[in-house]
Amino acid sequence: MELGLSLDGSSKPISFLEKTPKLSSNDHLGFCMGLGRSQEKRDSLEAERRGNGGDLKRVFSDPHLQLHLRLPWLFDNLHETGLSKGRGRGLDVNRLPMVALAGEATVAHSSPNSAVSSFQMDFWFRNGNSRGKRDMDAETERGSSRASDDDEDDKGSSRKKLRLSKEQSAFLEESFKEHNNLNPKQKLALAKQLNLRPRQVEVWFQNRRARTKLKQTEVDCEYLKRCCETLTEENRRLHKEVQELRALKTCQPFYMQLPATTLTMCPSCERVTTTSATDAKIGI
DNA sequence: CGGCTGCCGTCCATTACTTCA
DNA sequence: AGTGAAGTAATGGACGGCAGC
Repeated sequence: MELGLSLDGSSKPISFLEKTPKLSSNDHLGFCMGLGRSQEKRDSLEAERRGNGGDLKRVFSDPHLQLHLRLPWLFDNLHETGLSKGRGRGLDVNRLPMVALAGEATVAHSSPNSAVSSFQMDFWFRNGNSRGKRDMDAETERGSSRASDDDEDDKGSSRKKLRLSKEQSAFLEESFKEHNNLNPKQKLALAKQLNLRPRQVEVWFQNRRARTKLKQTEVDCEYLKRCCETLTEENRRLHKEVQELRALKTCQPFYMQLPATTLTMCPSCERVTTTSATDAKIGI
């Protein structure tokens, strides 16, 4: 499966989308996306999208805003089902578009695999990793339960912990490398791309920040520990030196061994300088 | 202008669940 | 098969910033 999204290349790209994520070494799988609009342009685009009832075809036909997807059936359905219609129609942004699509997609496609499951199976299976099947099984269940989850948001039931697929995690990781905080638009975009709820993306970033912080704390702790050890060693060395000097002083009076030294302070710069007797003799 | 209130986003501690050894 | 540890998704509460009144 190849999913390529190219959205203009102008002024202020959203870098986390701009950067092609390395989801997998497998060629079958790949997102190629770039959002290059300025914030204002994106805002107006979003407004336009909402305003015209979310006509995806119109938006995507913008010469500067192109989405190349090898999922014609998917976007046909998106368009036909009016999924992209905005809040005016009461679309819950926390609801997965794909899930909303699922019911109708099964009508459109007689295959038992709805648009959702087909999309997701491709998404997991092509990576060929050992977790593929397990991921799919879990995800199939997730997909089927998600609709109800999203409808009622786990109302009454115990929370379900959903494991993100490798690809989803990798993509989120790539995004996190770009910025560890998301604005609402980025969150929505990511959620859409990864077929997750915005809340899940949000939570993932929260937890990721927490993990980063924890790791950084561990690193800092380790560094401070090393500093402490170094200073302790230095302290020990200096103590030893002082002891040796004291011992030397008691055996042989200091003034017999060393030239007389005076400390003087410069009144202007307040620097302390040492002047030994020998220096004085030679006129330094 | 300052105070109050509601909304929203983030952080943090914690829980609940999954995976693995 | 059972179990504990580790990892992590999800939750709930606290808090701060901001806009509207």
